[in-house]
Amino acid sequence: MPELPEVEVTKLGIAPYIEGKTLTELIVHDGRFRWPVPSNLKKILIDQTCSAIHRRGKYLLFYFERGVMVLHLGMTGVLRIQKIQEEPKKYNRIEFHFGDTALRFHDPRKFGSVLWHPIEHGPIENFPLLKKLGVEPFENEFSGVNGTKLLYERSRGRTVSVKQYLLAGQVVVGVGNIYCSESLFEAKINPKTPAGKISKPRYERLAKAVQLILKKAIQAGGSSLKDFVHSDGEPGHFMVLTKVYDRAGLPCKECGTPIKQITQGQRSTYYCPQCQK
DNA sequence: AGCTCAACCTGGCTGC
DNA sequence: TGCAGCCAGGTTGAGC
Repeated sequence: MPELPEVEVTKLGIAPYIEGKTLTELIVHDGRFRWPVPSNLKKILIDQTCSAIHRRGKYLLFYFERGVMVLHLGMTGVLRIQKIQEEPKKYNRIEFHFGDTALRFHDPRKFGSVLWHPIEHGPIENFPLLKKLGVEPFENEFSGVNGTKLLYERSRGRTVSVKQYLLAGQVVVGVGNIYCSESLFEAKINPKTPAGKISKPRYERLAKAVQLILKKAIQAGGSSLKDFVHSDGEPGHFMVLTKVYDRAGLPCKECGTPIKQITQGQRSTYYCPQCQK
């Protein structure tokens, strides 16, 4: 579920409830995530005030006085704002109380993570997991000609498919498996094409497509924001209407050709063999 | 350095 | 109805 748009929408949804608030209690129901939740996290965070929540790629960064809590939603993670009186549900792995407001991290598959970066370790950019990330799709480094240049130059000599190249997030972050297929369809590029063989004009189309697809998804998520953060049932689906993703065998919405599904780098890719050359 | 692949974990769906 | 097998939004780390 969480690609960049979902993480961004989550950030926008929870920030008003958390920013400027002081953590009063932290309960770890099950801290066996991708990496174990630091055993002393409660001790570290209690009585600290969260000044801001930022997003870097698919990571959420909670800024506290003495450091930054780094949270990743993994495949199935969802954050919800609830009253502390509400009963925590199954798979609520960890909850942060800010007065009578609870921020609950729900994550069935435990691929998420919650880590701590103490201020003594320097700027958050030094955090190992963030260090190798590509640029933000909406920041200056990727806008205008910059995005095209980056995608083109960094791909020279690369033999991996453009699908895997984009998905890896080493050039631009935030494009997950769904929006990767969607962006390549938007740019009319065949996902199997080796990244190093794609011309500059085509990378220009791709850079624009990535921004468009992600922006649209954020807008779609934004509309269901309220439901999302207040829900204590299943999270609202942001899934925007996809043109190709999860549409194997169905007619392409532009030309009617059946959409193909293939596997690349252990992940499914969907594309239109007619529209994407 | 870049490529491929196993691994982390749980639930839901498909097909026998 | 039951159960085995496969698939799922992400990412690291090992081995070549």
